[in-house]
Amino acid sequence: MSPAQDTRERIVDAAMELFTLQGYAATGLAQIAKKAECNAGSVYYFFPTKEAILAATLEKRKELLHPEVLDPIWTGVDDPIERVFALLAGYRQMLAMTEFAHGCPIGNLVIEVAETNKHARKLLCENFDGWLRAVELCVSAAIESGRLPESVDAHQLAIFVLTTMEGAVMLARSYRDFRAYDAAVTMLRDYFDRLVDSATGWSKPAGATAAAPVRSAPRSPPRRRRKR
Amino acid sequence: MSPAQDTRERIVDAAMELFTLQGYAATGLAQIAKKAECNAGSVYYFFPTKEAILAATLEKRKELLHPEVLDPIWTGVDDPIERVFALLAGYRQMLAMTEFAHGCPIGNLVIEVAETNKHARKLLCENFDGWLRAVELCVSAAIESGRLPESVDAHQLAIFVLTTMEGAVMLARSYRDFRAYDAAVTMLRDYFDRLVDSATGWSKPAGATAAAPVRSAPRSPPRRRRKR
DNA sequence: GTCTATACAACGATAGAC
DNA sequence: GTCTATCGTTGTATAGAC
Repeated sequence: MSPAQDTRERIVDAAMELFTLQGYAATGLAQIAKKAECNAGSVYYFFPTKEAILAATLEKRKELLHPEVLDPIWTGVDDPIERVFALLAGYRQMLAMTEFAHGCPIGNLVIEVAETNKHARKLLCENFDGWLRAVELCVSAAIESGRLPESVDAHQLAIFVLTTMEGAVMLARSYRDFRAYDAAVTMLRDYFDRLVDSATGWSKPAGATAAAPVRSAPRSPPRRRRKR
Repeated sequence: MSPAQDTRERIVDAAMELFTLQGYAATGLAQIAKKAECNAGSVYYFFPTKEAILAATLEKRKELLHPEVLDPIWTGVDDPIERVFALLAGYRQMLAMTEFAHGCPIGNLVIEVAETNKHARKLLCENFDGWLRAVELCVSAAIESGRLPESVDAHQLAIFVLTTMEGAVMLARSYRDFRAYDAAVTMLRDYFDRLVDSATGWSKPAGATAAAPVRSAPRSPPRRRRKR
C-alpha cells in the first residue's frame, strides 16, 4: 500500500466515523484532517470537495458490507431466519457498544443529504440495495426450505426487516434505551413465527380462547419454534 | 395576539419548516430570519441561542400533534385498526405532496441532535410518546372490541407501527419512490390481518397447500377481512 | 505528496441606536 | 420590539513553498 493510498484511506476512515457520529453538515474538514492525522489543506490533494469525501465513504461502506458487517454477524448462524434476527441483534450490540452514539450510517445520511445531494442519494440507495439483497436471500432460502410459506414476497419481507431495523435504531437512539428496539424486534419475530406456523400447517379450533401468546422476552437465544 | 408573539411565532414556524427540510445544522439563523420576515439580529430578542429555537419548534410540534396531524387524518375513520393505517397513508401523502422533501420532522432531528443536545432529545422523546400513546389507544380499542387477540401487547405493537413508519419514510426518501414504503405497509397490514384472524378463531387443515396470500396491492381502501 | 498560509463567505451571537 | 452594524469564529476551498 503506497503512502498516498494510506493517507487517502485514513481520511476516508476518519470521515466515515465523524459523519456517523456527528452528521455530514456538522463535521468540518479541519476535524476530518485532524482525525486522519494530516493537515487540513492536504485533504484537497485527494478530494476536490467535501461531497467527494462523502461519496468515497459511501463507496467504502458498500465494499465493507459483506466482509466487515454481514460475515462477522453471520458466522456460526446457518439458519436463514435466525440470520435475519442476528442482523437485528448485531445492530443492537453496536448501539450498546457505542452507548447509542452510532446509528445506522446509511440511514443517518439519507435524512441529511438525500434531498440535496443527488450522487450521494444514489450511493445510499446502493447501500440499501446491498442490505436488501442479503436479507432477501435469507428469506428466499427460508421459503425454499418450506419454513416460510410460498405466498411470502421475499423482497417485500426483506424491506420490512430493513424498515424495522432503521425505525428501531432511531427510537433506541432517541430514548437511549432498548425498550422500543426490543419491542419492535419482538413484534417482527412474532410475525415471522406466524408466517412459519402458516407454512407448516396448524389448526386451531374455532372459539378457542387464546391465540399464540406474543413473546415478551426480547432477545432469547436463537430458537426455532418448529423444526423442519 | 400581540405583535411580539406574532413575530416569535413566525420565527418558530420558519425554523420548523427549515429544520425539517434541511436539518438543524444546515439551517442558518439568517435564513430563519429571512423566512420569518424579520432581521437576523431580531431573532435574539426572543431566543438566546439557536438551540432555544429548536426547543421551541419541538414544543410546538407536541402541541400540534393532535389538532393538526392526528385529527385531520382520523376524520371519518372510526375503526381503530384503520386509524393505524390511516396514519401510514397520511405520511405517504405528505411524502407525495412534498416530493419526498419532508421526512418525519421528529425522526430527522433525532438522528441529527439526539447525541449532542440533551434537552432536545427529551423533547423528541416526548413527541414520540405522543405518537405512541395515540397508536396504542387504537390498538387497545381493537383488543377490547375483540378484533385483536388479548395476547397482543398494545404498547409493543404501537412501537412496531411507529418503527415501521419511520423506517418506511426513510427508505422512501432514499429511493424517491413508494415501492419500499408500500411494501413495508403491506407487510404490516398482513401482520395485523393475521393477528385479527387469530383473535376471531380460524382453522386450517394440516397439509393444506397455501397460507393466506400476502397482499400485493399497497393501498387498498380500508377493508376488514372479517367482520366482528 | 505534504505542508503553511490564507482567501472569502457564512456562521452564531452581541451592541446599541431608534 | 425592531433595526443596522459588527464582533470573533469557523466553514470550504485555494495558492504556493518544499
